[in-house]
Amino acid sequence: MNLGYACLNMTLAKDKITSNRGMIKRTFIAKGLPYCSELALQNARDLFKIVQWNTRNNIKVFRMTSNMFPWMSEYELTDLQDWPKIENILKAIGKHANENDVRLSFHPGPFNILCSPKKEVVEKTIKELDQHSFILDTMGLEVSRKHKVNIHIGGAYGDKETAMKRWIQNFYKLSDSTQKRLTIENDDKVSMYAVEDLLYVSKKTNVPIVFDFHHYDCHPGILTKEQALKSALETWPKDIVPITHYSSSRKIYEDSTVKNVAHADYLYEPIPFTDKYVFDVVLETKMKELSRIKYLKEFTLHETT
DNA sequence: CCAGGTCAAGGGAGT
DNA sequence: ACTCCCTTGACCTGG
Repeated sequence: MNLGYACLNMTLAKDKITSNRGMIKRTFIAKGLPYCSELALQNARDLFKIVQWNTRNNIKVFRMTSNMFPWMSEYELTDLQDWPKIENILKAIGKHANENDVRLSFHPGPFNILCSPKKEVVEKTIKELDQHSFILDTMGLEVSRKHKVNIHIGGAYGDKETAMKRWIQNFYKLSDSTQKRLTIENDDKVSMYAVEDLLYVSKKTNVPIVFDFHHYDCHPGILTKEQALKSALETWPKDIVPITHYSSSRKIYEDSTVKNVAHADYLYEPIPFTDKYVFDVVLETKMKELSRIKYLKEFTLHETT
């Protein structure tokens, strides 16, 4: 099992090394593409530093932030004036990832709703998802779930089956690369999608399921944890190690006043089933790579390379 | 420099 | 009807 983390490196962020530079709408309107380009260039340079830091620390799985290109649903990346420079950096990051067997992925935000009954929402979602896979393609990363773009179904509207049918229809409108990279994740709300729901979509489209342990605890559905994990893992292609998400409940371990779904700063239980099944893990803890270090100290873990 | 308010989008839950 | 939460904390303003 390879243990990774998401988006932000707390250690490097102290030295202002981050790929999360963004802007609010007002600034986007005022400053437009030139400023997007400037931020994206800095973000790309810093992403390279983060990925290199990860390699030095033997971290092979990393979720990149969608903030890397601010407002990217509003323009083409190739229209940025610094695109040639940015493209070179992305290619260098991809080369580094390939040479070091690093898995880079994305998790676009909750506004990406492929099953929305609203045409504009679906169109915007398609554009944004395709932008994500375009970045991965530019990096030269294998077009497969080795480097995934992960989303939730996005809405239930009180009728999951109809919503899932819409999702499946719209799935085929995505770019070829996005179709080959997309994965779906189980939800943390009882009205939303548990693993057994996602299996329906997965069977129709071959889209694999990312099993989120914390979301399962919030919304288990009808399957036991092992059944849910196992059936999610089985949706992945045989030649790709499945990815899962893991975090501890903030409510149980750190602050009883918050909601169930809140993520804790650190991890408080060993990740289960790692001896029985093969999968990688993206940690979704607030303290990012620091929680990984703490976890490895507290829970003995045999990492595969 | 820092604290506090604010911030893109959709949908669901809580009040 | 309104507010908060979630991908992700970061941006922006005023002191």
